Amino acid sequence: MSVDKRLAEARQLSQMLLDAAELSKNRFAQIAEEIGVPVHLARAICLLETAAPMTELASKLACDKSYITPLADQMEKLGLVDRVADAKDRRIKLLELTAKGRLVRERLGERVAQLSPVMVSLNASERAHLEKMLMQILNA
Amino acid sequence: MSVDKRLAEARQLSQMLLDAAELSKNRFAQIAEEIGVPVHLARAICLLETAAPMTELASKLACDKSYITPLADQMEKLGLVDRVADAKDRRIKLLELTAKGRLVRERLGERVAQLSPVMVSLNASERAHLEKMLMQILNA
DNA sequence: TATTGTTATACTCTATAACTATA
DNA sequence: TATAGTTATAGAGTATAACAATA
Repeated sequence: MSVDKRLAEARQLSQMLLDAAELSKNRFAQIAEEIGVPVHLARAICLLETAAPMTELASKLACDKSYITPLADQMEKLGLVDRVADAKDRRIKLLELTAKGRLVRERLGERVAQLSPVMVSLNASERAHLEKMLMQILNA
Repeated sequence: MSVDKRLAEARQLSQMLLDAAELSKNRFAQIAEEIGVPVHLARAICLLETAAPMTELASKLACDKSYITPLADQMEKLGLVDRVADAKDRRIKLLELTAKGRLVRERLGERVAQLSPVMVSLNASERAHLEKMLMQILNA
């Protein structure tokens, strides 16, 4: 295949990948708004299935720990999480969802399962295919 | 399928989509750096196959026109584009790649064709599959 | 000495609004 | 009156560096 054709295909496919990812993000933002939670808090809440140190959350969100402090402040203010002292290491504060936080997390989960573009647009076997190919891309 | 399972699958697949898109972006950034062009300029240069009004570039980059002015300034300073007066409408400035700009664009193209994750990881039929599924997602 | 979380600050990216020159 | 591009300014999102408490 010519360089030009390969380039055109690489461009198009990469752009579609970017667009699909953005669609997915936008859908999540819509869901968060529908539920009434700022989207950056919603992402964090999804990751707090079990209580976790703030540093661990920073690592999962791929951000600096200094970003977690105000984020935790906001979640606390909204009554979504508590800062809980760790039993063994007194430096550590665990972020633990409150009852309200768990409820929000559950609702987010339900709506994501219903509305996520990959779930809406693809059947089970197509999803399996997609997963396989994304895996190949990510492991290259 | 249970809500929990659907949620887990939606999460995983969406995350993989996001990760693959990010990998693609990072690869492009690497290529731009290798060639010695700031990545935001590289994106613009790729879109300037033919000379285009600044507003048109803004539309393609999905940004405000006020963002294009400093971007064009930088490209001009590096000798990659010229601001050319439009023959018919004197309000319009066309951004046109210089010889140097065209060379940079060509090099970017070659490297993208070689290194883009979708090209590296998938063969032609897999890419066709991926394209079909991304299309379904984007048209939902 | 290294690590957790906090604070103050600064930086990057991008948009908004007001402006000018044309149309 | 509307549009192309420019300018000044402001905001969102995030990081860096220094710090206190604890390990």
